[in-house]
Amino acid sequence: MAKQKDQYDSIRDRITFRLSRLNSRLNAQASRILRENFGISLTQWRVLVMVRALGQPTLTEIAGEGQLDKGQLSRCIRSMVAGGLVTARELESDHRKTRLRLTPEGEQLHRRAWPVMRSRQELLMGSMSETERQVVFDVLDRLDRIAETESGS
Amino acid sequence: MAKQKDQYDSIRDRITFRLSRLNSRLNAQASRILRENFGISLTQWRVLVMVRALGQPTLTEIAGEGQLDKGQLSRCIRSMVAGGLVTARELESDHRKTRLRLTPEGEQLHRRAWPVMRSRQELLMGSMSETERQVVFDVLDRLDRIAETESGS
DNA sequence: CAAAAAAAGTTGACGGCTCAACAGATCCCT
DNA sequence: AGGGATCTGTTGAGCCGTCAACTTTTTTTG
Repeated sequence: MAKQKDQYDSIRDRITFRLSRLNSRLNAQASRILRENFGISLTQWRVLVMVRALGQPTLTEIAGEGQLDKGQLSRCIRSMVAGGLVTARELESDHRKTRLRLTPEGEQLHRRAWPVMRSRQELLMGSMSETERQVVFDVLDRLDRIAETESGS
Repeated sequence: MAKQKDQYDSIRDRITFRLSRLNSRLNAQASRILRENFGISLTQWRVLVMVRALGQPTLTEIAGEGQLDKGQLSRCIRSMVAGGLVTARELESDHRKTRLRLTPEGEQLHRRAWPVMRSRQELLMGSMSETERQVVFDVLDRLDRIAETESGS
């Protein structure tokens, strides 16, 4: 008879577990940096960057670019308008849509926070060689495709 | 002067964004499989596996092995006791501690779900070669170490 | 031995994420 | 033109993960 232990390769060695742990640590780190230095959440930062880069986008455009939930986004944007980081202006041509723009305060916050977040990205990316980077992104793509599969098992 | 667009490498190319998206997809997939086929949550499944593998562990032992929050774990275990999957018995030698054991129902659920979850793991791991696997785990380790850094920027 | 420190587990609070239902505006098609 | 389908953004509910405060019990230490 097989011993029970044979069936258990430690949960710590599982790729899903590793990804989950790494992800939560990276999130916690980024959130801490943004909260302590700039007083915003990670989601707010992501939205700030996208609003600036996309040039007066609508909520749906941001949701598409960042793959964020529309509900979450709606609430996040409301808090950013309240905080004076962005303005929302309803379109003349389509009264369903609202274009978002950074306020001068939003621009300034971006200018201050960008170098910090940028250097963190570079610190992370700098930990791998070019070939490693390709392998990792390649594998992440493949896992993504499996994760999208309906059956999954 | 530099153009603004130069500062934006799409958020979709960021390693943190990729990890976050992949992680949520994998979680969603595993959760769906477990919920639809076996009626338990992902956390419950992880705890089930660990209780079985560790052999009558305490809550803190599980928290250490799985890096789970004690609060979350406490509630999860309560639901599993209520669902008849595990039993909790207070230790004679130390009245703070509680040893957990699978019930026969818990054992049976494990027997049914294990092959399904196992084959999903193998599907995921099978998408990479041995050398790719080593590179990926290596890089994840390095990123983990950076994420643990206090400064992080 | 007694006070302080530490450990185990519980609970409450909070924010993030996801799903689903919804109202209003616009588009499409006959 | 008008009725149905589609699209935009909002809201509410529920789950999960994180953090901090707290109780009880045990250990440490002066």
